[in-house]
Amino acid sequence: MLTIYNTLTKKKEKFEPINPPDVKMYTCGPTVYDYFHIGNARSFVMADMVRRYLEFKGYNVTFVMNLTDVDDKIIKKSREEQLNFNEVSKKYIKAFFEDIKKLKIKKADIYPKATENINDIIKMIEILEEKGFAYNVDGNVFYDVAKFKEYGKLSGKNIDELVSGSRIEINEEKKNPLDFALWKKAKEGEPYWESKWGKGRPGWHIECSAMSCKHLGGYFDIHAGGNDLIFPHHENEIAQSVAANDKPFVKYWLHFGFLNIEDEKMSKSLGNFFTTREVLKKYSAEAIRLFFAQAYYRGPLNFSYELLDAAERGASKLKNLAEIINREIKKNRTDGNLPAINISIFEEKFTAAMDDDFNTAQGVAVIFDFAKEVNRLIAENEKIKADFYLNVKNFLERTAAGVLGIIDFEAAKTVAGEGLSSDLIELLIEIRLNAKKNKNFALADEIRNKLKKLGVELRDSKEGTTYKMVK
RNA sequence: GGCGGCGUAGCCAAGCGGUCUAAGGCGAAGGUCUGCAAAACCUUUAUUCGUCGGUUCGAAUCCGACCGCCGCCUCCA
Repeated sequence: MLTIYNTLTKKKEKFEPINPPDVKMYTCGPTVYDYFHIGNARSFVMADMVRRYLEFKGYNVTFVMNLTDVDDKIIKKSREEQLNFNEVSKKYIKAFFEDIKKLKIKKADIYPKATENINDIIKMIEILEEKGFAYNVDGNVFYDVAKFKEYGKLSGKNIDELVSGSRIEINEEKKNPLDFALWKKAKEGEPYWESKWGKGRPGWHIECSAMSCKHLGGYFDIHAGGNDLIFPHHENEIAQSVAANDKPFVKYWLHFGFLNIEDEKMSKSLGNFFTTREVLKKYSAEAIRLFFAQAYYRGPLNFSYELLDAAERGASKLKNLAEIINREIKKNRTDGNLPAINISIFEEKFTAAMDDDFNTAQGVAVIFDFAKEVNRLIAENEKIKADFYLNVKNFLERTAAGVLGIIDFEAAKTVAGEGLSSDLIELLIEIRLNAKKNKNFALADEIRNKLKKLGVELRDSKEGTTYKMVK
């Protein structure tokens, strides 16, 4: 039984989809004004694991992630780069897709963009206005927070206290400092769309309400995002959606903890960030995902290259195993032993861990226990039938690869890269083997060392010599 | 000021009332295998969970106080 910690109720709750086996899930995506940093990546990766696990459980998941492609930061950037705002967003949308692909994040079913849903957004604001939840001040439309009784419920905030202790800028036009913009009047040189309130663009919060409603209906199962979105973004989404649709908005709210640097939140504004791009140049997707998966998604996690080094070493352990499995399956051996391994127990443990509010750290532990057991059996048995490896691979494919994405059997295929041919490598291995037989270890070592420099690592075993490509 | 979170081995990090003399990863030490490497395996590495009290037959887990750290309350994953 899957349980999920729900930010709304501050409790772990039994997961019961509104319309099983369908699960509708929405995650706040990037504002495409720059490359996203590795802290953003944590949210995207963890949302990906949640989604994959729901699919593993047999749910039919519809996963939607929005792209905020018009907003103040994009406009600012476009001025700096002297580009049209949509050239900026286009550039970073492209980069976003490149990066999440490298992170091996499964693509969402739909990536709605704010600029492509302006009509729906306007329609929703009109409804809010008709119902008295919104007011227009000279082309700026605000949400009237005081009209929504449950405002503050998600974030546990009290409206009166918010106002008194707040750092909110006083805006003369707003009735209440907490009121937020639904529609922003266009200033000179800003992008705009026509509306009954004049030329303008949507506020940030309304796009998520309008687009989630459009693609998932007004009430859906899971809404996820970073901790910092709880207030005001998600609070505002609730206010908008519930007021407009007259029904509850989201059943389970999921929030991801921050990635910190030296105990401080990684953020663009603090400048203490690493782009996912640069991290991906040094580390594999599996290592990055393992690093994230080893911690509870909700809590804070410190980032450093030292920690990623450790994760990379851990991931290579799984990668080595994947290589052996691939190789042995290729051999298709029908003689030898079929060592007993109780895969269903590991699967039960894995499922129990993940069922407990996506305890990926525990899930990872199960995978490493499993890998150790498999390695032990490989070491203990002279020859093992291919069936053993097929069973082992099947389990890892569904869990470590399919849910967590911390192992990749495709990438683990030892294929020679640029300027290297596998036939030539095999030839050198053969020559080296002869040298070894003749006790010419100097030559044998020379071949091994020189190949290493070319990125080919040789490994001797009782089964013969194998090679793997290393960075 | 209001609200929320965190403090577990050298490092990261699960566990959240008994199975905990506390997972897993990294690191370290020793060993097996090996011509040497690499990989892999085996053994060791927290009688203790920020501090001090309390509740309980029983606490890392619940309660209180205190210390330290962080986040949200303005854009932010």
